[in-house]
Amino acid sequence: MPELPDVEHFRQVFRLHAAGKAVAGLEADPTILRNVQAGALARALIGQRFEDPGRHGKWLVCRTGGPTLLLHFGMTGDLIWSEDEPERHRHDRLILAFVEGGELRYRNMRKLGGVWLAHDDVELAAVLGSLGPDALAIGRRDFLERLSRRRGALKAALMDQSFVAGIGNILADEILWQARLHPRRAIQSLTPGELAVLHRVVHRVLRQASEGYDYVERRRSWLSHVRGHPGAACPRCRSPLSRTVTAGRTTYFCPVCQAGGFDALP
DNA sequence: TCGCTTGTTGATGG
DNA sequence: GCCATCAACAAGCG
Repeated sequence: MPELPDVEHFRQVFRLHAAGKAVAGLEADPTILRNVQAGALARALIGQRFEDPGRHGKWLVCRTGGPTLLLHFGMTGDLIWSEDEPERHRHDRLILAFVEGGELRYRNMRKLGGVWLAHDDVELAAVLGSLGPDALAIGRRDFLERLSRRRGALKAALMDQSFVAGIGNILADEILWQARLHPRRAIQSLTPGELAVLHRVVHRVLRQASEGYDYVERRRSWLSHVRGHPGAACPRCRSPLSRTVTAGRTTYFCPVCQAGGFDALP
């Protein structure tokens, strides 16, 4: 699930149901807590009132007047409001109950990602400090300037959270497909025209994916909609998709639309 | 049993 | 120092 658009959805869930409310109780699976113990987390948050949540890349940043709760959703995380799903689930790892009623559930089957607590901006920076600018918020000039300082394969840079924060494996493939660029294309070989297209597509894909829930289902003309299905063809030209490994992750691309053969890395 | 999975980190090697 | 690859983390599915 969670790349930037999914965490943006979680932010809406949090803002709609938890913002402005005071924490009455807290239950935590200790194996999901990353820099705090369950007792300390409860002491820090009970009685606090959440502000409007923020998001940076794939992180949900939940400030109160005092400490800040940080959620990362790994590959299988979710955020559920109790009215939408009355029954608790076995993989609900953090439960926040509110004075006003209702509970918010952080669910995570595989325990990649987790829950952090920051007491102040110094601790916040210790958790989020290595992230690059948010991929939806970054401007064209900053994006191109940062990219120009990198070498190597384009897809690896897009997925590197210290370069820009928020793009994962699925959306990296989507962005490259929409921009018609080969995943292993050498960054330094990109023309000014291709760079302009790339930034525009990054922004457009993230914005459109964030416009509602489940873009994989919703955006039928996208690569993501067919990606990984057996025998899948390019939604544009109907060529069979290629499957490779780039930057350690399974990569789907169209060998015709994204030929970009010249200067592609081996 | 093996391989695979929308994420991140640390070790290792070129 | 930079970049690529791989293992590990963990749990479920086919």
